[in-house]
Amino acid sequence: MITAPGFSSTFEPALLQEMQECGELKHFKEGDVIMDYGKYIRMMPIIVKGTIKVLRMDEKGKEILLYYLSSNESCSMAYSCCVEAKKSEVRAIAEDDVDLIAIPHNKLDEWLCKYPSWKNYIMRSFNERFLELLKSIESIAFHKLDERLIAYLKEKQRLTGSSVIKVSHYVIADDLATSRVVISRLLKQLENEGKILLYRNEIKLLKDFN
Amino acid sequence: MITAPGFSSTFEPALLQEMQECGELKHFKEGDVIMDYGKYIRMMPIIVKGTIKVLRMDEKGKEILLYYLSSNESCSMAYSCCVEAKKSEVRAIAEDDVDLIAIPHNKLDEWLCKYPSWKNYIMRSFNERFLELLKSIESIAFHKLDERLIAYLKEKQRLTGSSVIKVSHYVIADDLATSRVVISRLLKQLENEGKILLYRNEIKLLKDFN
DNA sequence: TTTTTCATGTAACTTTTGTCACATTCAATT
DNA sequence: AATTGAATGTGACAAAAGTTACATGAAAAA
Repeated sequence: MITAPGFSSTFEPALLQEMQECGELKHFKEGDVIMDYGKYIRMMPIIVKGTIKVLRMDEKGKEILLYYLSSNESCSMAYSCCVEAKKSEVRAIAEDDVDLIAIPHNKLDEWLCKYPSWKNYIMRSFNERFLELLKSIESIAFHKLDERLIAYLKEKQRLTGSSVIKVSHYVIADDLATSRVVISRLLKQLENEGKILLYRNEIKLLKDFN
Repeated sequence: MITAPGFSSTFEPALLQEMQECGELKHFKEGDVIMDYGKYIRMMPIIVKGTIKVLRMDEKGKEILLYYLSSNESCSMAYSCCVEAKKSEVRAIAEDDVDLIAIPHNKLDEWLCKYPSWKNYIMRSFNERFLELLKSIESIAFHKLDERLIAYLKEKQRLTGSSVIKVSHYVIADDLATSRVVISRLLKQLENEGKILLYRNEIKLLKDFN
């Protein structure tokens, strides 16, 4: 039974019915790779529970965080890849435990004409993902690392709903496409300013942080 | 009469017919603003001739180049904005003289179901634009300014089909979101390496450049 | 407990990028 | 021809980010 929050207000009843019939409910554990570079994508995922991290790698193997996907969202790049039968240009990793509905690619087209709510959902997704990428570009192009780091921590806070961020400096460095030493340095600076507290694999955001 | 190269192989005859009837042929001169921040978009442009430059601005007014659109291409962000009745998040400027067909927003949806070639075109556009944005992110995140500058000049060369680039250092600096002095410095370096020649408002790419 | 592995701290240094100030040069206008 | 304004050149310096090397500490494994 599909029971994502907001699903019934997003999709019309007949479509929900079809999604139950054709969609495959899948489960991923923290760290599982859901999509990977060069792999064909035959299903479009709609997230029911949990958070997915979407990454892009350069030639030398450095990876940068593009955006997160959470409840009720889906990856537009997966959609156009499915329809076009293209290989994935991104990697998607389960940030925590993830439940998703995988929609087979042959249904994507069909529903587009059949269900207005589906078409709206897809268009909204495209738009949201474009905006995420624009945000990402803005962040890298216009903001210095200290600001990007703060934005990164706030995003984590928003996604988890907690002021205690469980992540190593090394992972942050990867996500922001910089080096661990630089992140440690900036974090220490934030700690000295009384905005955060640092522990092993853990960063606590204080009142002053926001 | 619509006569873009490749149009008849992209769209089915019946759709071409409808495009002629409903689409409005528009002309823009170099420098004209085709889309702008915060403006509603009611038509989706398909470029027949010329090149459009798509930009994104930050809060402080700094602008960065996202990508170029040329013959037979269209702006996916315009599409999803049209369908969703959203304001534009980007600025689009005619790089040279541009002819385009403006498709009214009410047709976009209709054709999606009616013409498979339209649906394919739209999906391909979405995918291409995503890839452009990914390329842009990669460029900013993983490459130093000298490499980005070289890529920028090569792209100009590709688009114009000429090794003589007509652009000021100031414009390049804007497009790459840096300062004019920095660009002048890097260009002078390339000139000293025998890869380019510098003139006023003009950069000549030499054999060694490629 | 001891060892090993991973995470973090930090100093010292380099490279890259950004900024300011001012000179020079080219081309259009008066 | 003289004036003006935009484009470019360049030195000097500051700030930001990247790199190397090594120390310390904390947790997991032997």
